[in-house]
Amino acid sequence: MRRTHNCTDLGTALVGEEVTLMGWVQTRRDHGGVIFVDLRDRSGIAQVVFSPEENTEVHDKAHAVRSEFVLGIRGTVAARPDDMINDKMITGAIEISVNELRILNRATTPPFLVEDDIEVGENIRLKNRHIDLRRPKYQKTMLNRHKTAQAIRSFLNDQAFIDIETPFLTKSTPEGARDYLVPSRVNQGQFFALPQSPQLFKQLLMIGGFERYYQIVKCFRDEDLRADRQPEFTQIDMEMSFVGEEDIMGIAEGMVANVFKEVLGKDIAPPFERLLYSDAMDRYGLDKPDLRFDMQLKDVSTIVETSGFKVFADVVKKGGMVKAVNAKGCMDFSRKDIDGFTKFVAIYRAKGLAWIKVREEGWQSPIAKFFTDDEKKALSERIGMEVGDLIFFVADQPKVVNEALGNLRNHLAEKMDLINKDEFRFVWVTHFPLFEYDETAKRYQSLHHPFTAPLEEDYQYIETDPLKLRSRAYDLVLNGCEIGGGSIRIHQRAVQERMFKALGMDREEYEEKFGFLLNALESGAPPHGGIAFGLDRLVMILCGMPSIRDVIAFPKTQKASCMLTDAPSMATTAQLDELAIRVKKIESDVE
RNA sequence: GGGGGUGUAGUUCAGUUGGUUAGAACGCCAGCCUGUCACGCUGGAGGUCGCGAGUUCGAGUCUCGUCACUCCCGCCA
Repeated sequence: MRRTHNCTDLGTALVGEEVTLMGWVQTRRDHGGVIFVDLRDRSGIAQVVFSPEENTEVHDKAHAVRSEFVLGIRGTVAARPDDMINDKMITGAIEISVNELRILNRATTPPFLVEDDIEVGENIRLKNRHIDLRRPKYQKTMLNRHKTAQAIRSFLNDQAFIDIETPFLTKSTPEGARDYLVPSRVNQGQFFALPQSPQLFKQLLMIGGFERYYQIVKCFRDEDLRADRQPEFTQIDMEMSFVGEEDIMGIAEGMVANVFKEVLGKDIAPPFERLLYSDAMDRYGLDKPDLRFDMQLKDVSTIVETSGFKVFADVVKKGGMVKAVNAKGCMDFSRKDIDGFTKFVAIYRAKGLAWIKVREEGWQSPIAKFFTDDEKKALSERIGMEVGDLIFFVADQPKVVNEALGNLRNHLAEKMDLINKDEFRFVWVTHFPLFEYDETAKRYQSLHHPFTAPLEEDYQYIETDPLKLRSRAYDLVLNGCEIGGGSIRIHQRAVQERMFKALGMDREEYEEKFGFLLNALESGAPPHGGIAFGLDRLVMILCGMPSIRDVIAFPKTQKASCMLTDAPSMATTAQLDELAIRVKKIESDVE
C-alpha cells in the first residue's frame, strides 16, 4: 500500500478516482451500520466511510478503530449528496468510500483531544509533546518557524552572505551570562563551554576574509527562565565587513520584511523608525518601547522641585526625578484598581504611586493640596491633563522611575485595551550607553559586550568619564519586545585593549582571556559589525503566541528540565570516573 | 535567592462553618443505532484529593513543611 494523496488534496475534481490515504484517526462515528472516520494527516482532515453494503469485511475491521490509530486506507472518492456537504471542512464536499483498510498502528487513548482550543495544563502537554504537536495550531506554528528560517536564508543568500558553522565546544568567557559547561575526558579537569553566542567566532570570520557571514544557530545561557527565555535558544547571527550602522540596519530591515512577506503575506515598510536610547528612556521609560500606543511619560521634576510637596521636592533635590503618565479618560478607575497599580509598580521597587483624577470640579487627589495654583497649571500643561484623565506619578531614582512607569505604561495600555493586536510596530533603538556601573562589583561593565565600538566623539572620555560614552550599538524592537541587537565592533587592537582596561582588566588578565582576539585584531582586521536576532521571539510574535515555549518543539520547563525525557539526570559513577569528576554531596540527609 | 498563582477521575473543573458513600462535563469501555461530521440513546468503569507531618473524635477543607508546574523581581555582556 502506497500513499497517493494527502487528505486535503481531495476535492470534487477527483470524484470516481481511487486514492490511498494515510494518517491518524481524528474521530470515529459508528452508526451501527455505516461508520465514519475523520482521517487526519499533515494537510488536514477528510471523511472516510465504511459501509456494510460496500464491503462487509472492511466494515467489520473498522469497528476496532479508535482515536489516534494510524490507518492506511484505499478507497474511491465520492461526491456527498447536496444536503450532506459540510461547509466547515475543506474536504466537506467529498468523502472516501473505503475498499481496503490497514491498521498501521494502534494507539493508547490520548490524554487530551488532538484539536485546537482545548483547555489542558501545559505540564500535561509537555509530558506528551509528541501528541501536543499533532494539534493543527502547532503544526502551523512549526511550519511558520520553518518558513521564517527559509525566508531568512533565501534573503541572506541573495545578499551574498555565507552560512558558516562555528563550534559548540568552545571556551568559557568571563562577563555575560553563566556558561553551560561540558567536561573534557581527554583533558581531565578541564571544561568546554557551550557558546552564549558565536560573537568572537564571527568576528574572527570577518578577520578571516569572508566579509558576509550568517548562521541560524543554537546559543546557550544558564540563567533563570522566563516566558520569553529558554536555556537553549536560536539566534539568527550575522556579521559584515566594511560597513557602518546604516548598512547593517538596511540588511536587517530587508530580511525582516522578507520574513513578514513570506510567512504572513504582509508588507511592512522599511526603513523602520529610529529612536535614541536617551529619548526612549525619557519618553517610554524602557529601552524596548511598545510604540503601538502613545501615552508618553512626562518629566515634571522641575515643576515639583520647588513645590510644597516634600516627597517630590526632596527626591528631586537628592538627584532623583518625578515623572508622570496620563491614563486618558480613566477617571473612573476604582480605588481598588489604583491599589492594584500601586502593587504593580512596587515590583520595580517604586515606594509609592501618587495619582490625580481630573474632575469637572477640580482635582481629586491625595496630593492636590500640596500644590499652588501656578504649579497645578504647570503640571496640567506639562502632562496635558483634561477632564476625565487619571494621572500617575512616581518619584525616585531615575532607574526606578523609568522602570516602574515604563512597565505601568504597558500595563495600563493592556488594561485600557489600547493595543491593536494585528499591528507590527518596529523601532530601532540606537546610541546605547557603552558602560554601566556595577554597584556590587564596584566597576564598569559593558551594557552590550566588550567588543562594541564606542561612538567616535565620546571615545576621548573613556578614562575620565566612562558613563558618558555612547556605543555604536542598536536594538530592533517589535511591539515592545527586543527581537534583535548588534553593534559595530572594535577592529583595532589598541582600542580593544583600552576597552578591557576600562572594564578593570589588567594586561595579564585580558591577554589570557582574549589574547587570541587581540592577535587577530592586529593581523589585518577589517572594520566590521553585525547583528543577531532571536528566532524564537520573532516567530512567537509572528504566530501571536504568548510564550517562546509555544514555538519550540521540545522546550524546557522553568527549572530547565525536559518533561518528556526527564533530562537532566544523574550521571553514572563510571561516566564521572572517566571525567575525573566527583559530585558534591547534595544536602539531602542533613538533619 | 525572593514574591504571586495553581495542584481533586484520563482531561477541565465543582466540592458549604471541618462531618456519612468526594460530584459534573468531556473522554474511556460495553450494548443499541445505516448519513454522521460536537452523531444519538442506555448502561458501566475510573480517585494515594501532589507528597509528608501536625491540630482534631473526624481533614479534600485548618496549620506547618515539601515537591512540581507557571507568572514576575533579581539574573540574562
